[in-house]
Amino acid sequence: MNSRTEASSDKVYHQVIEYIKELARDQKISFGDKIPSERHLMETLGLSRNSIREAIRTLEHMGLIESCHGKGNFLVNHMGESLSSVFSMMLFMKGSDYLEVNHLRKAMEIQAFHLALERLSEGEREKLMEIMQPIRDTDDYEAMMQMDHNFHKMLIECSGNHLLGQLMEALSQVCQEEMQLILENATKEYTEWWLSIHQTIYECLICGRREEGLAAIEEHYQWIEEKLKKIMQKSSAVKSN
Amino acid sequence: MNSRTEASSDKVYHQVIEYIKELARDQKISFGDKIPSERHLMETLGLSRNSIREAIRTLEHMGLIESCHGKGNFLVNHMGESLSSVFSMMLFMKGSDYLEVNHLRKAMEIQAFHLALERLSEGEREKLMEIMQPIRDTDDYEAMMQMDHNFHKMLIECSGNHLLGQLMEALSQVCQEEMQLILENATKEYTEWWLSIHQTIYECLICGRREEGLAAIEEHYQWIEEKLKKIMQKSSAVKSN
DNA sequence: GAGTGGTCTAGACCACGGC
DNA sequence: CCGTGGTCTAGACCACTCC
Repeated sequence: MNSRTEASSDKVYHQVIEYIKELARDQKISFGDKIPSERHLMETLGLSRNSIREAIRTLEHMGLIESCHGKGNFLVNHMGESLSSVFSMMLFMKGSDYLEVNHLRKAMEIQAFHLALERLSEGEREKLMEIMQPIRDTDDYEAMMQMDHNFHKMLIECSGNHLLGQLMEALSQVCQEEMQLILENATKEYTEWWLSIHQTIYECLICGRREEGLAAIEEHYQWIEEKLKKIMQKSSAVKSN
Repeated sequence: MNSRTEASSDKVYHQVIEYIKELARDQKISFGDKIPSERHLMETLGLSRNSIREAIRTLEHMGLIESCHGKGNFLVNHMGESLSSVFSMMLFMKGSDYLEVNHLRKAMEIQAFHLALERLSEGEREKLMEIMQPIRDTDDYEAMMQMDHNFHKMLIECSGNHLLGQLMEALSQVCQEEMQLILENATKEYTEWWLSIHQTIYECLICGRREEGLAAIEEHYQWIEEKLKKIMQKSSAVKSN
């Protein structure tokens, strides 16, 4: 009854993880489905509820499971959110900063632009156009942030690379507050410039003007970098007071 | 005694997480230090050992804590490994593939190259040189992989961007097996070409030849991409048999 | 041997969701 | 009302580390 004696590899809850992964691999359950209840897994695997729950906590943080109180545990695909929790922890522990995030985002967006140029479909063209329309009529910063987010997300989607998509989504979440700081203090002048940059990127993508598009992306992130530096100066000045 | 009544935000183990983060933020403990034992945390926070352990499991998978049997739980900085577990899960669940990983790695390495060009220090120059020396005398693929890994890691380090470093490390771990498949089947001819590419990247970095270096990186990843495609064809052929 | 993590026991009560 | 997750109780034994 006690499976400690036949422990496969260190911690017992790995058994649970393997079991769930097995179920998933063999298509016995797929995304959105409920996995067996905790009390059920106890019996099936001959483990205590504690161990089951520790395993589920682990899987939850890998983005594979979502616990719903009163309903059950469900197989999901939230790995993006899982990434963002790690990133925000890195930032919290000063293992990185927003400038570094910005560099990474630029790198990914450039790559996405290259990929998108090579495989942009008609449907994506139209979707991009839809997204660009409201951008032009935007003036309050909240709407601006939303539009900006949609635009960049769509650009990444056009690359067809899901990994880039998930990563970028995670990074966006992590630096949402910083972006807000930047945009809410932007003057009207900046706002217009900001919009025009997006317009340029959009047109270049549609028309296949590679170099010009890359330059616009570069300029976009360069601008953010400068703003970030100002914010960081301010906050360090506050600290030293 | 029972703190369920004053639950701050959903799950109780968030209290533990906040508590540990607080300790870390206030410099009461720093990386490498032992955190209070589980039985101790029980009393301090008025929670059961189950909840404490679930919290620790979560923090462990965020890369902030490492559990050592018989010694204690320690504050560490393993967020890179935490990332890699999420990526490998993504690959396992077919949320991505090695081609996508390769694209991401290329994007990051290009960015790292740009950054490195602008801030390469004398110490880093020397370290790069040290790494390059054994590369030239390498012929068995295991050593080759090791050298390759060191070289790319060093390149990223030269960018000064820790985020890139951690991410790249995580991705390297994830696709180690694939790289092995690629390299162990490489012919002598390829091996020499492979080495020369690294040599080129190295020289361009040292001498500030930006365009040429980027082209070499591009070629490097292009080569990997082709090899990956071949491998994927093979494995899908095996499946259909 | 003392301290600590890993795991189990055999229950219990609460809160939530669905029928 | 029942099933389920969230949490607690009040212990227990094992394996490991360090002294």
